[in-house]
Amino acid sequence: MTETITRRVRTIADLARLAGVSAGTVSRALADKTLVNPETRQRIQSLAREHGFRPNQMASNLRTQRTGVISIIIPLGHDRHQHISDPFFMTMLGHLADRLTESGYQLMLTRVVPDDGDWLDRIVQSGMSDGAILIGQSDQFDVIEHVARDYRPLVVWGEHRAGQRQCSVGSDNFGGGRLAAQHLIDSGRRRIIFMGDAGPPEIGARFKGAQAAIKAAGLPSLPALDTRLAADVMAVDIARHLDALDPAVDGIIAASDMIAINTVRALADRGITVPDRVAVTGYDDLPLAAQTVPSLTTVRQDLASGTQAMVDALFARMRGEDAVSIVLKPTLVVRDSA
Amino acid sequence: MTETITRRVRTIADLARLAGVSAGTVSRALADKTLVNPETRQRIQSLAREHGFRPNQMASNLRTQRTGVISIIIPLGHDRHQHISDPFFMTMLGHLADRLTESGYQLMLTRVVPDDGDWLDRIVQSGMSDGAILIGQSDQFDVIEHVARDYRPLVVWGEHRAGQRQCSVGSDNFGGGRLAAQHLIDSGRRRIIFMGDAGPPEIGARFKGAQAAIKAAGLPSLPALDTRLAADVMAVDIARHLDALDPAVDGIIAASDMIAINTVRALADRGITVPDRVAVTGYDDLPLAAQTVPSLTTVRQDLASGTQAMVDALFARMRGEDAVSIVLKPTLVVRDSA
DNA sequence: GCGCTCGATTCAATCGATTGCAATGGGGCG
DNA sequence: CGCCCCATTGCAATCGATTGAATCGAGCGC
Repeated sequence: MTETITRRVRTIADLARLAGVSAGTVSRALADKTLVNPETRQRIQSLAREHGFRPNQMASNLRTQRTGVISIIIPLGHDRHQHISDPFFMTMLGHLADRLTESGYQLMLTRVVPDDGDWLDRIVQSGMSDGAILIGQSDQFDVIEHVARDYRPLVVWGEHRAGQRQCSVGSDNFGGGRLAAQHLIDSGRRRIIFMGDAGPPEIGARFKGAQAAIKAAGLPSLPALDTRLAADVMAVDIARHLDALDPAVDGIIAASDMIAINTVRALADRGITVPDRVAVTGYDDLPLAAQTVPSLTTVRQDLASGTQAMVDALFARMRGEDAVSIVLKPTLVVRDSA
Repeated sequence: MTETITRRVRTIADLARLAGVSAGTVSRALADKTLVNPETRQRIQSLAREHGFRPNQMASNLRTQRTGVISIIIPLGHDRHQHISDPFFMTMLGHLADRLTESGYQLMLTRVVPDDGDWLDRIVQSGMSDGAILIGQSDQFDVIEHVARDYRPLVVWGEHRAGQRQCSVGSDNFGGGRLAAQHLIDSGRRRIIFMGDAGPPEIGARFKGAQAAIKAAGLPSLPALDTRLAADVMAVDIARHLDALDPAVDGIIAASDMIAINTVRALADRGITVPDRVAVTGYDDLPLAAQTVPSLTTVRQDLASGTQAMVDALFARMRGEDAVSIVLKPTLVVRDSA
């Protein structure tokens, strides 16, 4: 009885033995280097295919000091209950995944609850990826700044601060907040509130922008009502706020589309019609925003071009070039809710 | 001028030199092995902290044959325009990310357009991950089955077929489809259609389940109207179907919540009220389903326990134990849309 | 016929951490 | 005082692919 089932071809050395050449030749053949004779190359390649051989990535990575992997990091600083399934993250992640896989990169997803000043170092220096993209600064601006100093292919989605060292891509949140407020003012709303936690830099800037417009219009000052971000508790927070709401309120600026959707839903539960009694604006313009009833009037951040910009910047930095931060211009998308 | 900035401590050997011990000792000290003297251990650990040293993951992986990474694979077979940002994927991914990171694993996200019978092999055998989870079978059941034969820590979300070798977790789609149909029938609907592409196994089973209930009730047979899955084109497909719709239709079974949401929206655009004129049911019970207006009556797949089951099964298989496939029982969640 | 060139292949070092086994040395015990 | 044991530490092989340098051999020109 012949041993027809050769012990699995696991390493390049196995394949080399089988082909009667050295490991080096096999390596070069599989990499399709012109250095090896075309016939040998073909022979080795088909032999590899035949045995379903794949060179061990880890060994290759170690030797070449390159992984073909980009880390996507979601820092959950200000709200550790925030779920990774937050639609904003997910939309962003979807875009990034599309762009990066097109360029032959894989993505490693990392969700961190920053507890020490060390979390970013740990990821970035582990050597498991060729670069990193942070989705949101959370409350970790300084930590990010510190890591960005030692330079590394690192791009951040978030708010831009003058003089920062980190390469950030984001939209003009102050301007966006003002857009939303101005729209409500222009459509005759007089008692306006802000729904969302103004703590994190991005949301804070939106709040300040809205505040500026309100002040300029001479309206009563803008209260901000905190909500947590996890889907389940957010609804609870919003309900609580609405129950205690001044009945004169006729306009709500939500810090995000998800908050807006939850708010519209909660208003409907209380028999308050949108936009007739109360107008609601969102922020982000997630795909979802157009699909709700009533559809959402919202401030659009162009995530498609935003993610493209992030990826471009990252690749530039990986090549050793420099890339400047980008601030995208938000636009108002008027639909039914305001 | 003294060279205060020591050339960066990059390798274990660098640190060993600094500490005046051998590389082996450093390795053991960092791994907190009791084999090394407690004092030495402490000294080396603080030295490492001080210099921000992290052992190279890749080298460690190569040596230990273990990566601490799980691949999450999204096969885009039947609809290559489907975006990774599909809310269902994203919800599932969010749950998986939470569970896996809790257990100390990272996740590698891979989105494949299966073009040959080789795509899964390539991922699984690259050695970049310790295990893999497929989200959906797409039209690749046979390929998956073939890979699962050579055994490997592999778990699939999807439809269960009798006698399959792959370890799958999913819900009873046939039963779920029947639930939805029965609910419409019970509430007096008589002309019912199915909105969605019945091609992929999971959706196909939902369709067949609905069909069975309709037939048992003696109603006219159930037409299925195809829609593509990418958010933008889906809306177009649905609009087209609705424009050509038999006005007698009073019930729509959507193949997913996203299709349902789009359908409700499109109906609203046409002045058709839900659920008064037409009742619409969804499928999945995404977090979103409760937040739309009208809120969605839908068939709930318990993704929380589903993902938990997948992770448990995967870990069992990684330990070399066996794990059986699981079929979850779907439940009907009645809200406003039907 | 001899040396030389050039294409093809092999050799061996390397990436950086891990780990079985050997070596060292100090203390305890007879 | 000598020997043995055990706690530490060092040594060197190993994981598997890559790549610069060395080698081999055939063909070619003079």
